[in-house]
Amino acid sequence: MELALSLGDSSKPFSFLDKTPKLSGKDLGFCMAVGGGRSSRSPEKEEEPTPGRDGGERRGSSDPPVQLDLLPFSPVPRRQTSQLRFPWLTDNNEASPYIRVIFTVGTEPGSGGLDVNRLPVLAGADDAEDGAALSSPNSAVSSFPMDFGIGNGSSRGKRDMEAETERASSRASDDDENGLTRKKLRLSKEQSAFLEESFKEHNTLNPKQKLALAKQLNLRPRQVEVWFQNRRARTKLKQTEVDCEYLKRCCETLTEENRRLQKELQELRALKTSQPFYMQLPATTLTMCPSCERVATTTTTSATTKTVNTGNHGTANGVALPLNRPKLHPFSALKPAQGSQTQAQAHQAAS
DNA sequence: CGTGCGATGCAAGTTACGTCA
DNA sequence: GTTGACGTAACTTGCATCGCA
Repeated sequence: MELALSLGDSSKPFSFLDKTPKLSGKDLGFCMAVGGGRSSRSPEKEEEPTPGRDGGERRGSSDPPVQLDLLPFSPVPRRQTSQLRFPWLTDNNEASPYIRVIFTVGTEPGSGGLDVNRLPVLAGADDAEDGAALSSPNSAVSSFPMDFGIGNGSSRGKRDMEAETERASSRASDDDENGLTRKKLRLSKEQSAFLEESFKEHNTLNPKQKLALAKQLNLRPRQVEVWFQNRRARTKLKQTEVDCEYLKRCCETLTEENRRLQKELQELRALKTSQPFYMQLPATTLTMCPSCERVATTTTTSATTKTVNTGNHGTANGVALPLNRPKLHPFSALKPAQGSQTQAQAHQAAS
């Protein structure tokens, strides 16, 4: 398998890139072709070696590793993160990119100043690597002062260790920084719309797509990843609400139907007690499709069933609930029973 | 071949921030 | 200016899976 993915030219990883020229206008010059080998866990995942969080190729493949110049994860050593810890606490009067970020927190992107959701443009940093390293995953851009240059912990152990270190340093910094633990920054409308379009195409991302999106949106890959995770959660939540509502309606319908049937049963028992003769005649029932609420008239004998369906489509979930069965009139059921078509068959035929 | 381990991704749940009425 | 509700970005935890030694 070979996957070609590029940004900044006609062959784009996401078709919707064409729809958003202003976002895709950056000449990213990113192009790659990867050979796949291993079977993927998820059918949506690409069959390709993927860069690990530590920047190396993940899960060795028989194919030569793909060299990507796009946002390779280069975790910043801890000693470096500590150096970057409070960059605004510098003696240098010249504002650093971090200080500019701090000044523009909460401002509307594009309203002047630096977009807080975008990687700081560092002098001499001509690829996203530096920006990602300095800001990933918990950078001053989005999560200062708690997060600096962790560089996406490559394992749970590392993640835990780093998180604990961060918590510790964060607690320490809290004492010093009046509880500035983490800043949540809203994505711009353009970024959200872009991610939304991407989500419509595929609700999961392989690492390449994640990197491409991050590059495209000037976000950190971690932010893209989190956005997709949260988006999937929201989708599932909404679907759950819809399902719940549907089941609730079903429950109400069945409860009402049960009530009717109980009432009818009582009436039939009373009728049987008073006029046992009529009960030997074939019964006529009306069956209502729960979805279309059209009525099918059914004449029943001991062995056959004839149905005259006034509906025009199939039953919901293949089930026709008997509804509003009329009170039995002694002479209304005198029609001769014909045919052996079941209600379901009749309903289906009518559809 | 089976096993342990590390790496990775994701779901579920939680926390905390930004916005708005 | 304050407050509570709400949406959501970011985080934590647990689990499943994969590749490798």
